[in-house]
Amino acid sequence: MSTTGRGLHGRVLDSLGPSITAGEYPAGSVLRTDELAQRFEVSRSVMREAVRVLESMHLVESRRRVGVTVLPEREWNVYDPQVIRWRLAGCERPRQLRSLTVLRSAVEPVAASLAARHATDEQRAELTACALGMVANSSGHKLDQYLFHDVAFHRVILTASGNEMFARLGDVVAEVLTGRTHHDVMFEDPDPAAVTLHVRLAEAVRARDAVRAESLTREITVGALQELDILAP
Amino acid sequence: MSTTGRGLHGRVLDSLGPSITAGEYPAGSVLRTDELAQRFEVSRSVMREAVRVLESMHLVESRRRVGVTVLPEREWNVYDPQVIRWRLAGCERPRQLRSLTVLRSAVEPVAASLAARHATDEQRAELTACALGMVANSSGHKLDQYLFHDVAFHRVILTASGNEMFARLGDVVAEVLTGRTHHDVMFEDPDPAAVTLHVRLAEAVRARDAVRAESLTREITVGALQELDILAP
DNA sequence: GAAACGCATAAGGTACGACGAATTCAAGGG
DNA sequence: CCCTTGAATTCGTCGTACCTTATGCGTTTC
Repeated sequence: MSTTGRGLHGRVLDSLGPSITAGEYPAGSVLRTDELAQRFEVSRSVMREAVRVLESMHLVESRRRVGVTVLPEREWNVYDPQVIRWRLAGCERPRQLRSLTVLRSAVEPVAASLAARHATDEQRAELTACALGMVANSSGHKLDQYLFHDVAFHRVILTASGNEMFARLGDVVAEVLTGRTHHDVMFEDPDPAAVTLHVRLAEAVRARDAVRAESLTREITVGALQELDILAP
Repeated sequence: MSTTGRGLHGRVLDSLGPSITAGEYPAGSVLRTDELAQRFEVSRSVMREAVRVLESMHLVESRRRVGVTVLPEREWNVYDPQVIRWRLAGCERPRQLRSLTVLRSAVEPVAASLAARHATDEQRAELTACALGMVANSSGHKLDQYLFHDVAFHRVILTASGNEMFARLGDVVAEVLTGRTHHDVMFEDPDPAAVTLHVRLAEAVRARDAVRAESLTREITVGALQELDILAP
């Protein structure tokens, strides 16, 4: 599941990255490459490559005569899937989950609207197939199967929107949905109302009804927000 | 402006990154580290660091006995500001601008709604200040001044939403607005209707009217979509 | 005494060379 | 025809040496 094992520098990242995103090193903390190399028992070359990656994520900044400085949270590339995974794995998980769910609630309705207009016939068919899969696994402790189809459903919507930026959020949505099922409050069986909404959404996309697709998706995301107690007073 | 000059590996990236995002090397193309190092006249160490960064952006994949393989566009981290900048600088610019504008149209209304509820008093004040700045420079060939306030305006909205994911899109919006003004079709003076909308939006946020803020922002983003001939039939 | 200058030093930046490891591909044998 | 085996190739890792530069402090100067 994780990106681990892609070489020594990957191992270092899997250890150092989460430490930083977890706030273990406050913004402004200074690390030295040699010290880190020693700590992780790798050569300086490997450590430098790891630092370069962290730098490209704007988690740290490397400066001469100073060292590797941890950047403030506001600078981080919070859209980097790796960063998202690291934050979801740490104590920042609840906040990250909220941020991502709000993002979903903004993006998915528009994506659904676009999907209703631009989806291919195959995509429309796949969408209904996913909805059926959700229905079939909506009762009887088949959460994993349900989750699988749920993730696939939202992935199809985002991809079918025809917008590359939306499509790339498929992994994010997958993480959110997976996280919700496995770690957080998830009742024994999914909410029947949510299942129905997905079925109706698949129908709307099939019927090329953009406004209905958008509206239904909005209902779905509102449900997701409510689960996390993110309300609109 | 660019991230250039931060070492040799940065120079290499500034040259190689845009080449890849421009599609100069089709997906599946294989590059060899040594060859690249020779071409850019840098040591293998530097080249490896550059490749690591490209790898973290999912632009390429490095495998033993094979080389550095260019990944298909669908794998790229299109939310990486660096990647966005590279693509905006290349021939993919129009498509990138459309994708980003659609993203804006999805995110900003929700962000404005949240900003109306969660903004601090300082942020509300700054917002009206930006709107006034836009009005003051809305006529008489003062496009740069107008742009400055426009960017600041949208940045405040995104930041005031309280959502870190939204806040990080400030740079993206800045790029889009700047690009629109400098390179693309931009009439001598900004559309007066758009200016009015910004003023009313600032008022709505000031009045904590979330639904009106969302609605007004939707009008603004619809305008942005229309400018790029992205219609909703 | 304060400000400007300049040097020593500590950290990252770059280069090169050697070896190890893994994967692809082809040759050989069953 | 398939499986095994080995050789070639490319990245992966390491270590060392040297360069570059920014910081911090001591010195000089007004």
